[in-house]
Amino acid sequence: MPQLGGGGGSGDDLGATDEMLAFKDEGEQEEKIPQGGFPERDLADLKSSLVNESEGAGSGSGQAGSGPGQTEVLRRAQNSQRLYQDKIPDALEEGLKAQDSSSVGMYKESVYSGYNLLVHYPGNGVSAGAGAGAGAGAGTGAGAGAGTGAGVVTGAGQSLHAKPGQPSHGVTQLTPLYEHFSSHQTHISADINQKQGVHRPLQTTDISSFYSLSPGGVGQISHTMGWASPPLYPLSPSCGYRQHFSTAVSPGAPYPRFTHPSLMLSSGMHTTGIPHPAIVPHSGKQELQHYDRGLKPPSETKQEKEAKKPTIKKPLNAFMLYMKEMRAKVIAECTLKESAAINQILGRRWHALSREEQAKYYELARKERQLHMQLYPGWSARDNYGKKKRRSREKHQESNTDPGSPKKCRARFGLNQQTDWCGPCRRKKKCIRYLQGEGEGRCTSPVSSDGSAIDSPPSPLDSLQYIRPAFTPDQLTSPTDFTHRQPNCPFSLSLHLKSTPHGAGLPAR
DNA sequence: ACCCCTTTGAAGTCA
DNA sequence: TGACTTCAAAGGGGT
Repeated sequence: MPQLGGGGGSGDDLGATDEMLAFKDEGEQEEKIPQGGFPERDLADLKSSLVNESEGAGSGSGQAGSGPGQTEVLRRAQNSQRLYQDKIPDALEEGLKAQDSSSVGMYKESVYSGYNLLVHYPGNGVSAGAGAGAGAGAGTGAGAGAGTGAGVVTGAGQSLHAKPGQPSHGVTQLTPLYEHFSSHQTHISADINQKQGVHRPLQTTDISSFYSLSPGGVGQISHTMGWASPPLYPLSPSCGYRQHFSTAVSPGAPYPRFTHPSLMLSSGMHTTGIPHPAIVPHSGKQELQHYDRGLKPPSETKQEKEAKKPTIKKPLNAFMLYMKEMRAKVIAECTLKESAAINQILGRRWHALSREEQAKYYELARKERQLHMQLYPGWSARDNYGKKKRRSREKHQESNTDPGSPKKCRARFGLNQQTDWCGPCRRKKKCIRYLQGEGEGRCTSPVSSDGSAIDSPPSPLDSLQYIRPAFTPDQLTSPTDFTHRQPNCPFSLSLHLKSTPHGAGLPAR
């Protein structure tokens, strides 16, 4: 996979090391091969081909709902860029209109509703316009404020939020970074697309040149930028981009539409003063109160200040983008509510996607990472280490001392830590029997419960039992059990079963 | 209020 | 360099 920056060591495997093995049974392979037309092969090679194919020949995945291929997408993207540039003189006026309309219709249900942007849809080739800043598109280093507030409506102006009838894998929802800034860096998108996935440092027109990253430049960034206007500011208590910005500041709130950027810095803003979806303050509520009362925060220690620095979130990876888009669909079609269960379904769906479909998300993720890199040159994922509370050390200690840990289990039975799993439960994570307190409370044998060899495919019932732990194997005597319990859910786990026709329970593709 | 669960992928640390 | 860890999102559920 031609990930930017060389990618991490684990990026060459479509399955995570912790992946539940039940999801790699034969049924899945049988399902995949005829669809994608590719056998299991070197995964790194496979991933490498993902982007290449997506960027090269127009794939037009041929799947229902996948829409035009990448070539069409590129063409539309270039068209919209041209159109966008042509529109710059009219940008201000049109931007205001677009902004208004977009805030009403296009974004009100989107998780990224606060971002009025020019968006390219890799899946359906639609470019939707809105009131986005235009400076970056102008390709001038000082353009950050110049053309702001300019909205350029291109393409079909398709609604951004997913609709029931929308193509399944059309990447129809906005992505936090790419979509947020795409209008400011159309040239970047074009650059990416034209380079066949080869990352090349952006030249004189990189985004950092549009947004002065020096603190002194904050005040120079025009507050007329449409996407930086107060309704877009994440001033709600959580102050994250998960919030609908339109609800963050009430009409009667004591904030002018264009608040001084310095007031925004600690609430979801980049150091440039630009609000950004990846920036989440630690205590938005508190900061909001400060703003509310017009008070200066009490003197703080350096540590406190450090702790209150807004958190710049990691850019979303391909799967996370996919989850964001598909979660609502799964929730709507199933009666499931638990995110963990939904994520399991989404994980399976992800593996069931064709390479072309996955490529869309890999490409989006790549752009997000690149944009993130441009916006926060000094940022490192390490910055957020430890911010998800303790856990890590405790888990680490546990894994070293807990005999029920899969690591220990595998070591005890001389199993391969990467390819073997933990005995009866076949998990690479903690032994589920241990969790359930069975027997000694840990795996006692590397042999599966039905006596089959340790490296045999996991039994479907194990999967079902795991997915729906409330059901005992006795209750789940049929692979259709799950489906019966979830009559509207097309994501039947019966896919785990060899005896089940491929794709049974899945929506038509 | 906080953490866990669960998924995959990217990027970090460590030996 | 490989193995391992952490964190991205989500929200119900448990403590």
